[in-house]
Amino acid sequence: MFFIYICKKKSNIMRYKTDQATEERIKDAAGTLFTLKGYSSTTMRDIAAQAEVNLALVNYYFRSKENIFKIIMREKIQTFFNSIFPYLFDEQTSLQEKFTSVVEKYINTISQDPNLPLFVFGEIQKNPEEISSLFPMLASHNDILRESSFFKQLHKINPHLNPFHFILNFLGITIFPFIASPLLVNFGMESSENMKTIMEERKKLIPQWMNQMLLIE
Amino acid sequence: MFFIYICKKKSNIMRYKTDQATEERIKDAAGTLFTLKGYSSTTMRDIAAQAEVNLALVNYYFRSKENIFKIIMREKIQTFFNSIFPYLFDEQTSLQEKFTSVVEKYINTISQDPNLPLFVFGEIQKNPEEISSLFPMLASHNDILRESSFFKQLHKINPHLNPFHFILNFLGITIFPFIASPLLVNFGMESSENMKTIMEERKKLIPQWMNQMLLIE
DNA sequence: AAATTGATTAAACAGTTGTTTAAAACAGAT
DNA sequence: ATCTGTTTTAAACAACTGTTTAATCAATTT
Repeated sequence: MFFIYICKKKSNIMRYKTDQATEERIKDAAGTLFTLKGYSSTTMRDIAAQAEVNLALVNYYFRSKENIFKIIMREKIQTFFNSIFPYLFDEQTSLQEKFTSVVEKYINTISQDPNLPLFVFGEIQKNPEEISSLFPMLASHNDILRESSFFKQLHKINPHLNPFHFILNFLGITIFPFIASPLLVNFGMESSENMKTIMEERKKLIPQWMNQMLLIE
Repeated sequence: MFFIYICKKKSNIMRYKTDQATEERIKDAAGTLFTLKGYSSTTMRDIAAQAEVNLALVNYYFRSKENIFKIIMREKIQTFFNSIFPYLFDEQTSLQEKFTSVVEKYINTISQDPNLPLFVFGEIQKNPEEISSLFPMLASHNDILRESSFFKQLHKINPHLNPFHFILNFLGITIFPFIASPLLVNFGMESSENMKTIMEERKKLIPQWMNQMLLIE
């Protein structure tokens, strides 16, 4: 009986044309606006307008603003970390290979959503405890990063220096350009077209720079 | 007559006890809240409460929310750029000296207001054209950075590579740690106390890393 | 054809927002 | 003491916020 009810419900979901988009359109709209303007600057009416649906539908599909934000936040953070985590923990690859593959992957991922870093770090700052709840495995006492292959390899190559330094360097020279790009355009760098070629060049350069930096001390 | 009026007014401003603080307290409160939570998440009532003044006084002294934000934004951006610009344009100093003094200055400045970078870059992203109006000398066609001593020195040492790369690297490894610090705490780095010692170490390390990076190609 | 069910709509809701108002409190000058 | 100009206050405002409601629409099932 219960199973039948489930089936019926499922088939009901399918049977209406329902554009099939509606829910997805709302999520896309919300994602775009949240990453662009942040949580508070984005209103439910903004989202509805951007998705070209009635205001009430946003609540109909996602219950509340906080809820739709959490869903999107979770996805964004997931893509942000998933695009590099597997590489960092791979015990089979050398430090070299990690640099090149992570840089390649990261620049590709963020290029498709350039506002992602600023959004992620901004929201983490505004709500530091939330990320712990979204990623319980990252809880501070677990210090998962410290046990990664990446971390150990860094430590082995340069035992005198805290590996966090190199992680900061690596993320800094990789991610920061995206964060600073609107500023650099004002500083004489032309168009986002140019930014793209710069980031392509950096794919090859960053691993080399990282190697050079590892030589210190 | 007019002059007398001015004097009278001026003396009137002085003669009341007026706490002398009130206006400053409001500005401080607004600055704290804006950098912490951003423009939209900060309400006029928040500011009044934080400054411990009546709500209407915020409008009395600063006319509007947008206005008080502009004033604070202008000051923040000014401290953000003023703390390094003079060094970059100094024709007397070597590249070495520039690295060390800018890193020292920058880390000191930002340490006193760790949320500054995220705030500045976040607001620039949300309102890219405003920074041009706040800093007309930075208009893209002027490309002031390109004519800096820093830029020329970078170009001289490594003519094959766009100096923007090194500027991105330099700012990245210097500023990014502040942006990422709330995240790193979640990743096993302990307390802001630890973050401080890390940044102290970086004062000496960053110039060395920069030198190493300049060797590529 | 009638009933069912999910999708969509316009309208309203209570609470919050930035801002204004008009009166009061205050400190010094007359 | 009265007057003058500044600062502070409580209350109100209109607009906007997230959310809910009840009605309507449209497609499928009975």
